[in-house]
Amino acid sequence: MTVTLADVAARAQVSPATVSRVLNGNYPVAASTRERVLRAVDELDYVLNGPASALAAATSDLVGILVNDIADPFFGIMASAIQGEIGGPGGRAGGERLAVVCNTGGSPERELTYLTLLQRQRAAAVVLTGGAVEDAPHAAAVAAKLRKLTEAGTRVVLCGRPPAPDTQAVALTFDNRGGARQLTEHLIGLGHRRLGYIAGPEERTTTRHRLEGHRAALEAAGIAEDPRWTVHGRYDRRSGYEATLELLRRDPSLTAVVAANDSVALGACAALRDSGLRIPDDVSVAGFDDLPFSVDTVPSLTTVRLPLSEAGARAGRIAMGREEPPPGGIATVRGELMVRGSSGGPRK
Amino acid sequence: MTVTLADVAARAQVSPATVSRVLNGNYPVAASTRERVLRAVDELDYVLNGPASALAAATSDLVGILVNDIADPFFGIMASAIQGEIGGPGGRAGGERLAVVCNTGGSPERELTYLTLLQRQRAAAVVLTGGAVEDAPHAAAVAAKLRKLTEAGTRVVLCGRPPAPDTQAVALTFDNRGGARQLTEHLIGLGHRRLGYIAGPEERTTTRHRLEGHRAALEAAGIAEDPRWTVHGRYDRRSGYEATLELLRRDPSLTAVVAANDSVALGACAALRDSGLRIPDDVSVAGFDDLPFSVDTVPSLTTVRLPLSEAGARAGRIAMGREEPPPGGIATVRGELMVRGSSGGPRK
DNA sequence: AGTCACGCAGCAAGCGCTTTCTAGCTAGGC
DNA sequence: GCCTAGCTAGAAAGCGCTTGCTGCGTGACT
Repeated sequence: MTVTLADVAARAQVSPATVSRVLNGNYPVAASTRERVLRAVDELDYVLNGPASALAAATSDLVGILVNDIADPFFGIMASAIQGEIGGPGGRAGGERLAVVCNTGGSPERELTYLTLLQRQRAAAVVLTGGAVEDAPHAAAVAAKLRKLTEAGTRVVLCGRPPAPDTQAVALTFDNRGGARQLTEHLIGLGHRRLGYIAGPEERTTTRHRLEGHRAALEAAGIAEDPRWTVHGRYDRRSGYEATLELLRRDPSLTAVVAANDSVALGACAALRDSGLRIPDDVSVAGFDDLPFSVDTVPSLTTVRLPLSEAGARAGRIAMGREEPPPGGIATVRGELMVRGSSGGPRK
Repeated sequence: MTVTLADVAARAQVSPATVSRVLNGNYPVAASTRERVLRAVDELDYVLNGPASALAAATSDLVGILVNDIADPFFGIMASAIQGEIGGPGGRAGGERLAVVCNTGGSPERELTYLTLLQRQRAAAVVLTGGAVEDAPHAAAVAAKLRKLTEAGTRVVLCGRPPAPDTQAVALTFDNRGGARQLTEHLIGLGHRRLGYIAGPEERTTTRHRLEGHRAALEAAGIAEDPRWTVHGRYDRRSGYEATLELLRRDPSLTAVVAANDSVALGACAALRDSGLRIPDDVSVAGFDDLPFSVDTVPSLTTVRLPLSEAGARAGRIAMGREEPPPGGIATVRGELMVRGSSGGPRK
């Protein structure tokens, strides 16, 4: 009922082996024969059986992209860039690969399960994006998985994620610490001395690094840290809104609020406005990532631009073996401070 | 070198058949045996070979989700909801399926190629999201593909996409026309008579339906349409910015700008502000979709809320055979008008 | 007691493709 | 003219898993 290689072979009056070779194009086949085969394929509307071919060839054309939250443009943009380089369909003909993005929802278990699923499919490559969870056992489990994957020939690339020790995985890491530090230094330079910080979920590397950068800047400026000034939340707008109200409750004299990312900053702005405070006249706000909407807020958001697309594209090329991995398998990608309207000198 | 079913069988002192049955859990196996097998699996760290199993069983656990632009939250949100219901990992144990999202970038060819790739993988289900391209040959090609897929046992669901005639595909369609009409009626009710419209790409169904709704409202109010009032662009902020400048150039007396979606509306707001116009005092702005950031703009955006998550979740359940398809295979999902700060009465 | 039914495990035949090895054929080289 | 080299095509052996069917042993029924 479904058309198989053999059917095509019969129709083209050749052996299945020949059809396979025509389709894979890695073995000399006479032009006339090839054409006959191709015609038969066309006439029969033949579609290669992926599993069968993956089984026989011991490799598949699947490439997995793991993201924490597919509804967040931060990941969407990276995924899009990665997928663009994977070739997916539309890339150079022939090397058609199925680039698939898997949404872990930030859950360690799902991350592991997806990795297993990908391993099961004998994926050609896997790209993990975004911060990792710092839980030691989980990190070890992931590292073990990654080792297995590379052993099995799957290329593994981390994009915007810290390196995985004892692993063959290539890592393109964002300089979250440096970016955060620069950002806070900017605010301090403006004259701020009481800065609230809305951090992400406690257990994520991204959260910790950004927070560390922030604190490093404070310390360098000789500003003593006040535990009331830091609140943890999720990486979304809602969380930013609530955290800001909390911050304001704890210390109404804050003159600046630094958010873990742009979405959170958006929520912070809303909370400030709802509290009757003007931005930046009463309170300055800063975000992180420089997502597309950040330039459109009113006032536009001071933030740190992360080259999401570029990093994703590079990760994609490395995953496809089309670009050399950086020396040592690790590269740091820096962010760029974008000073915009949401930050200004503190009110007197 | 890699562990196979046979290895596990040997270790557990049973036949490969038994191991397979334990793993698939669809055949009676004595508890003691099962446990022995499970232990062996664990000790050997065995991972099922997906392709082999798909080949033998003639089905795979892959579910494809096609989106036009993964970097756009509109699709991200739907994809996330769909994936949540697919179970992906984290769902009920056992039924682990690899939900993968494929980014077509709005390109008809890529859409087709992805469909072929999924067909090749013998996907268990496919969900297509977002508007379709109206090009007749392409539509026919897609319909043919979908027919092939369903024939091969793949469940096909359209989410936020018009029904595909002559197809077994279940369709959850957004009432773009109705929503757009309501939105424009709201503006007209406010007193607006000269409304600019920034439409999406010409060839997309979504674009056409929203535009039709808009025009229907105009007509119903007896407002003659002026061709200068409509500009086509892409579904992104940048495009909205440019289109608005164009609109203003063509007719500076416009009192309202209706955008194809929220991202476009954001760009429109920026353009208006940069042109020295106040929102909504000078010009009202409206969007469509009600993406998360739309409530955070200043002023917040009047728009039409589409239940992206709900629709996606439902599509996911239907794709998994966990919910009955709507009668006739077609359901219309309505939007809800969200009146917010960006719309007001026209200036005198 | 004999029989039937049932529960559980194994055998073996593929699933549709890739690929190694072999074989036929043509075309030069001495 | 015979031999070797160079191409191209076919035969066949799996890849690792699923599943229909067979077979054995125990408990229940007559």
